[in-house]
This record gives sequence, C-alpha cells and structure tokens, in this order.
Amino acid sequence: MVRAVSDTHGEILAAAARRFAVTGYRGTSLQDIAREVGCSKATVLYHFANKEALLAELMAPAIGVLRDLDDQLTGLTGAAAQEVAAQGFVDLAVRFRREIAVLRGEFPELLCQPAFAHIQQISDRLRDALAGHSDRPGARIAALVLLAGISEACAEFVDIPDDELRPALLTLVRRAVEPVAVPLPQPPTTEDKDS
Amino acid sequence: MVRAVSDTHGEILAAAARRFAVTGYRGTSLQDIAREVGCSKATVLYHFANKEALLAELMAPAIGVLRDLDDQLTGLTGAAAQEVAAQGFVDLAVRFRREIAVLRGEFPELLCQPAFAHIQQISDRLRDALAGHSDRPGARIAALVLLAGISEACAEFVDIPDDELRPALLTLVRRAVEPVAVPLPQPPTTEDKDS
DNA sequence: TCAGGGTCTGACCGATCGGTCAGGCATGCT
DNA sequence: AGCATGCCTGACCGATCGGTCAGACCCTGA
Repeated sequence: MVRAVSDTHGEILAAAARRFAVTGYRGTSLQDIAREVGCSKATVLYHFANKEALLAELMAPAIGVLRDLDDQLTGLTGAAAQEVAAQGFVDLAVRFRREIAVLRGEFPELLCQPAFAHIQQISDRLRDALAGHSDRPGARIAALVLLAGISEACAEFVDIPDDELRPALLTLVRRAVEPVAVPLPQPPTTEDKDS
Repeated sequence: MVRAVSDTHGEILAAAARRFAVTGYRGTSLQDIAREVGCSKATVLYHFANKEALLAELMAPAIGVLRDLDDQLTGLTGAAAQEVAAQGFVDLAVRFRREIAVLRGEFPELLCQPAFAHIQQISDRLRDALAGHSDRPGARIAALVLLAGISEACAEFVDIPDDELRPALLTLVRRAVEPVAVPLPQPPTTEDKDS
C-alpha cells in the first residue's frame, strides 16, 4: 500500500528544485536539501539512490517535453522548422523555468551524466531548426543567442506570469531570427496548439 | 629586479583562465590549475593570496572595460543609449569571451564576492540602456535575453574569429531590440552619436 | 664565502562533500 | 503477542576541498 500520510519523497524533490534553482546543482549539498525539508541527509539518500538520481527525477518532465519537441521537428525545414522550434522552445522554457535554472552554467558537466545522454544532440537539432537549417554564420549565431538567452531570462524572470512572458519571448524570437528563403507564413487569428 | 626567467605567475593565470572556462570557477580546484601548470598547489597559493584573488586578477581587465562602458552610458537615453549599449556590450563580449565563460552560471554566488561589488548594478544599467530605458515588459525581456544570450554564445563560439562574430551579433541586436519612440537613426557612413 | 631573499614544495590541517550502515521506531498482518 | 516491513536517523567513512607552514633550493650581492 502507498501510505502518503507524509509525502517525504515529494517534499525532498520540491526542496531540491528550490535550492538547485538558487545555488545550482553542484552548489547545493544534500545537507542543504535535508535542512530545507527538515529531515536528515540519510533520509534524502533513503528516498533517492544518490544525488544524481535526485536531479534526474527532477528534470524528467522537462526532458520528456524536449524529446517531444525534437520529434515534432523531424522532417520540417526552413520557416516551418523555425516557427515550430520557436513556439516549442519558448513554451518549454516558460513552463520549466525552474528546471532550466538548475542547469545554469553546469550544462557541460551535467550533460556527461547518463541521465542526460542525448540532450546535447537534441539541443543541437533544436538550434539548427531555429536557424532554418541554414549554415550561414549569422543564422547560427542568432539561434544560439536566442536559445541561450531565453533559457537564462526565464530562469531570472520568476515574477512574470507565464501568459505575459510567453508572447513577449515569441515576438522577440520572430523579430530576431534571421529569415530564410521561404517566407514565414502569417500566423492566423486562431491560436490552436497541436500536441 | 623582476626576474621573469619563468613567468609562473602568468602561467598560473593562463591555466586558470583555461580551466575556469571549461569547468567553471567552483568546478575547478587549485589542484587542477597546479596540475595544468606543472607545479604544486602551494605554488599557486604562493603567487595568489587565495582562489578568489586569482579570479579577481583574471577578471580585472574585463571589469575595467565594463566600467568604461557604464560611464559612456550615463546621460544617454532612448535609441542613442540602445546603440551605445549594443555596440559596447557586443565588443566587450567578443573580446572577453573567455572571461565571460568563467562566470557561466555562477554569477549569483560570484557577485557576492567583494571583487565584483558593483557588477550587478552596472549590468542592470546596461540592460536598462539596451531596453531604451523603457519599462515595457517586452523591451526589458528582449534586453535581458540578448545580454544573456550573447554572453553564452560568445563563450561557446571560441572558433569564430572576432571580426566575423562581432558584426553578426551587432546585426542581431539591432534587429531584435524593441524600438523605442524616438526612431533609431539609420546608421550613416559617419559614426557619430546624436542624442 | 656566506648571508639573505625570492621561489617552490611536501606534509599537514579543519571543513565539507557524497555516500554507507546498523539500528530505532511505528504500524499492520498473522 | 510476535513478526515483518517501511521510514527515518546518528554515527561514521574515504575523498577532496581551500589554505597553512616549515623548510629546501636556488641565485645574487656584499
């Protein structure tokens, strides 16, 4: 039976998310998390095999959405790829700001962990799509600046509601992305979202 | 007499810059730096009072240029401030990519150190200038995304020569920045600044 | 020749890290 | 009552961190 009288597992997860977002993964010790929960460090390691497993469970939802976006991107080219990448990433970044903040600056080392095996390749494809699959330096640079900047900005703008942040970022991306040969189709009035 | 037969001081500084840029400040131990130089950890601490002093000396030139940019910005408003901020920061980011990479993700903690006392305020003013001193959320978000994105991009694009990276970034910023009421004057052949 | 200062090092320190382990405690089932 | 199980803990471990210190090794000037 699952006796959820006190969801210590979830409390640890929430505390870790809060601490990681402020002081980073490496900068947060298991002691810190335990102190915030109000339990012992051994309890944290009772619910999670190790620190890395804690991080992996924390990031799992965001990684799943990123994988879905990657799937949507396969086969798309040019302006269509740009638009899907823009909408998908902005939405992902806004929804998972805290998770993204966790990775702040520790991407290179963290990506070496098996839990994040293919994230680098996925983000490379995402960047490529946002550049309209163009190999012009201007397009590639713009795509990287936007992806990195949005990640950082979302981590910082914790006080801005999603509904305000998302359209502002999307407008910025559409304005900043280097246009490709195929013109970007005018977005219709309806704002239907496909899964 | 300064006997520079073997400039260990400089070698340590260079090695620290290399390691910090890859594994970050906190992720690099004094042992790592000493190993790269080929000396003992005690030697590193003979030339530098502590790890923080090593970082401070490493970042001093970049901080100096940032301060100069901050001075240039005082008094400017609107499109003029945007243009000076754009040019100044792009140039700074391109020149000091490695130094900027050091700070990757460790900004919040590092800024607490006395060596970086006023960096936060300066970067806030820089962001404000790039937003054309507008308080509209779109302008503020765009400014933050661009500053953060450029920092991150410069740290990653180590293989692109300065002369190629700088104009690409500047073009992107001019395209992406939210225009303010006073229209940005078309950049003429001469490059003087008007209010 | 020798004193002295600049340079460098191995050994060591306390603190903290992630992680292990045996056992205490409460509860539910038989 | 007795036992098993889930949850939790203090004590402890080896490794590594930043930093200290006494002393060895030059080189130079007197």
